[in-house]
Amino acid sequence: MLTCEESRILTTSVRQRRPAFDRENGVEIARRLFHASGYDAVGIADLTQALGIVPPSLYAAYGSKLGLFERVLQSYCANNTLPLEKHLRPGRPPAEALTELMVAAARHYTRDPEQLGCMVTEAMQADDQQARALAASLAKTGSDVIRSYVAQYAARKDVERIADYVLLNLRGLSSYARLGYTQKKLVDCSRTAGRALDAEFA
Amino acid sequence: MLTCEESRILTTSVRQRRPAFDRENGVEIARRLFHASGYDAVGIADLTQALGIVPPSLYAAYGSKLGLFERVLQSYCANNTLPLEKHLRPGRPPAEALTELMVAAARHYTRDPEQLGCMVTEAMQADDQQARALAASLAKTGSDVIRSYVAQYAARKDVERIADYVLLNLRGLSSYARLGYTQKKLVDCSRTAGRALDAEFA
DNA sequence: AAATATATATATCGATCGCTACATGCGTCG
DNA sequence: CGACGCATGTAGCGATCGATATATATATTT
Repeated sequence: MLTCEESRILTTSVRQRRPAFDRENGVEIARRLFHASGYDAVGIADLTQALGIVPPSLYAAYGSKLGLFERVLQSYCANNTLPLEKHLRPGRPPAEALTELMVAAARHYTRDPEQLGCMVTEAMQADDQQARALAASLAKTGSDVIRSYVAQYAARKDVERIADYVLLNLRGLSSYARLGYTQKKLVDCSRTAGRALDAEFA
Repeated sequence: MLTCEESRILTTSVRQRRPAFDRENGVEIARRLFHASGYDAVGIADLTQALGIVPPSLYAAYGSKLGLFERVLQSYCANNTLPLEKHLRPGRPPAEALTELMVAAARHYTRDPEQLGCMVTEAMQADDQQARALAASLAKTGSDVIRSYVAQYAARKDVERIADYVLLNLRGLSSYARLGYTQKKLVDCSRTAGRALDAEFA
């Protein structure tokens, strides 16, 4: 049984005056735009047109272009990043696991011709300084997972170098995916990159 | 002995009314700006301010922002690219030569904190479509040199894959240089990348 | 010296950037 | 009902984008 006060708070906080527009779906649509063209190249006009709203609605919902982009990045990380833990699960040869990770990245980055590469990785090279910072912060999470995985198998002095090598190749895969390289070429590159890991962990 | 007409053509084509401003030096200054910030992020105002001129002078001298950028890229390729032929000279183990090339790239890309990475490679990711096309055209020259070098040592079916792998790592080196990675880290990455080539050419 | 040609400087152009003040429509509440 | 609150639509903000029309200054040619 709710008190009168509790009931009032509940209804007012849950209630939606008007459906407005679907903000979650808006983030999804914006994600496609940002992924396809990058942060700088997508303007407010592009976003509002795609969302079927006018600028004030966008700013009321997300605060700013950067605010929307932050939500987009979070949504992307929650749903679209590589399942790092899946590929890097313990108990298998690390060179094999890391190679499989790079191959999976090659496939993932070329899955959809309009969503090429890794949005986080690419956003780290945006012209806008704040967008770069957002992306870098999110990218660090992934880098740390890879680094600490490598640390379980490699000598302390080699950890940083090997992790950097894998990350650099992932960066290259994302770039080349955006340049239009075929999935086959990128998978081949990933396998070739893996041969260095075979040598490292031999 | 020149005819009157020949003499006239000669003098009119050679003559310089006023020194105007030093266009070659202007290209040099613009090169630094474009290399530091990328094509999209450098505006006409930045350029004219750095050159100490006003917009009409810039347009009279170079035609357009893109025209100036084209001159900049050509100057860059003529003076600042890696000496591919030097590192890829014949008669040495190809894995060694290609590794040395990547190490040299790592050094070159981090030589000057304000000129990080490879300007051509980075320009291929510009938002402006025409700037991308210019850069891609120039980049192809370099790619072809590496590909045909690899073709001298690898089996036909492996050439494309190995060349792509090297190019992808060069792309990663340029990106990571721009992200602020230290020279040491990038050199380490290059050496690590070379281990895959050791295996390939073994 | 007069005429011509060139390069400069002044002062914008129209378009687009991210963003917002303001009025209106709509729904909820006293 | 009438007052209030919120999200919308209209219209436009100041700033910057790449690029220019126009006029002036300078230097060469006749």
